Amino acid sequence: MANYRKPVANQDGGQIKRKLSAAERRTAYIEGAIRCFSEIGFDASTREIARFLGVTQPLLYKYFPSKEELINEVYRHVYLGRWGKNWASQLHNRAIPIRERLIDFYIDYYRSVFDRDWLRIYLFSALRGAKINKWYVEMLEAQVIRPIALELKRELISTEGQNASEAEVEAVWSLQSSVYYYGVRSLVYEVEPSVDVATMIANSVDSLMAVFPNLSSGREQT
Amino acid sequence: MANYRKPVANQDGGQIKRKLSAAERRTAYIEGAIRCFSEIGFDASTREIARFLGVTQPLLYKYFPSKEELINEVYRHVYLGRWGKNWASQLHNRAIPIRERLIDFYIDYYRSVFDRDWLRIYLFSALRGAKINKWYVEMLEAQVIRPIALELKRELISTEGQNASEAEVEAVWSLQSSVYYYGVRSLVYEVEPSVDVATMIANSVDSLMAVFPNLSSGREQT
DNA sequence: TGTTGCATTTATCATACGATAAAATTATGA
DNA sequence: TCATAATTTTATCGTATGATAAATGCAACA
Repeated sequence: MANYRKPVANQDGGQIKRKLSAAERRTAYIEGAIRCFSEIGFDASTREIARFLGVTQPLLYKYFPSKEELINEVYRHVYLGRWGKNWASQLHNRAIPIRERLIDFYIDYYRSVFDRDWLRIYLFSALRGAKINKWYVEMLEAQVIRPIALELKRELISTEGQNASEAEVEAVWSLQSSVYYYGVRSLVYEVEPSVDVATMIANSVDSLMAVFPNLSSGREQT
Repeated sequence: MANYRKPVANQDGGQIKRKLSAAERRTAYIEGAIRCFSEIGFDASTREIARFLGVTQPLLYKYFPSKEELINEVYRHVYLGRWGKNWASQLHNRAIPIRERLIDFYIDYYRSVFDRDWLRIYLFSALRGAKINKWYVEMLEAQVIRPIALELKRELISTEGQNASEAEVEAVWSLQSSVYYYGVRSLVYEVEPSVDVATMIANSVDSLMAVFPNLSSGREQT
């Protein structure tokens, strides 16, 4: 960044360079805010955020009209910025056996999404009652949980074109829970689990696949 | 409470009555604080708590030396107040099959511990970095998770007197995760799962029992 | 070089917070 | 009934917060 070569064309290049730089600075402010909010919560003062960024507090108000808007930008970065674009196709790729597919996906998911900052922001926003949190859980069910349930049903029970029962969906939620809570214990509570994440995921997938065929028979919903 | 009969003995009875009443008031303050902290977080102001209790703010300082001490009392009430004293013996009662024992225990555990206030206080205190939270997770592992792993090992693999492997312990954590995250989704995120809690617990227990025998062979730890 | 427009800081405001002291109220016991 | 102690309220302090306006710094351009 130190020896970034200035564009030769002054008029357009200069203006674009300046504008981009301003946008990048704004992004840097958001990312600094993420780290502050992650540590302290959304009650982190604007002065603390500014001090962390090495600027003065009123400057933030030139980039964000209010603290609440800064928080909304943080939401967008955290929730939208880490979603894998090829997860959907990855989950449906029947060239790979379902067990391997699930293990690969959850290892990828865990590495992409879960870290201390993300989980803490996720928890803080949930406790603040942010609508985006409920939205995220619903998206997770629609984009990940239910597709997995369908793929399992097709591979293990070979009933094409049928919907997954609610008990089957809930069983996939159990897998999701295992991965999620493993992350929370390790990254938020800081009680290091004694089994590595890949082993935990493989065992949880096996556990799900072992119980899954028993869930299709019987009642749809109570 | 309106027609509570005063004790006849004035000297002792009167004093005891007054002391008890003061202690009860203090307890009522703690419980009101729990409801405030649960909604707002530990940044709920002492003025808000006092308003919720129908008293003035400085009065709280006659019962608690500081806000931090009030928070500590809240911790004690929340974390220690709901622990079932007979859970340990319940989990070891071999007169009942292990599957039924686990289902009964987790239904009992869910009903006793999980509600909106408890879970939110739990999450808020975890994010504040309260040591009591780490302590709770460690106690859970020692009092619940590891005993369950041992009972499962003895019943499913019939190897008496042997310790549970870390993979086995982690598998029980997966069961715990399913129950926990079910509660969080339902009570904190307010995304109602479509399967009732008893069914979810039964399926999760079956899932654990199905995978458990595969975990004993092989490596102890990686 | 001087001027124009943007970026940043200094100074400030109204409000809310945790906490304390003093006054006022209420209950207790002779 | 009255004095004494316990309980609750009013008044207040110093500090921290979100937000705004005015002043300063600074790079680009002629």
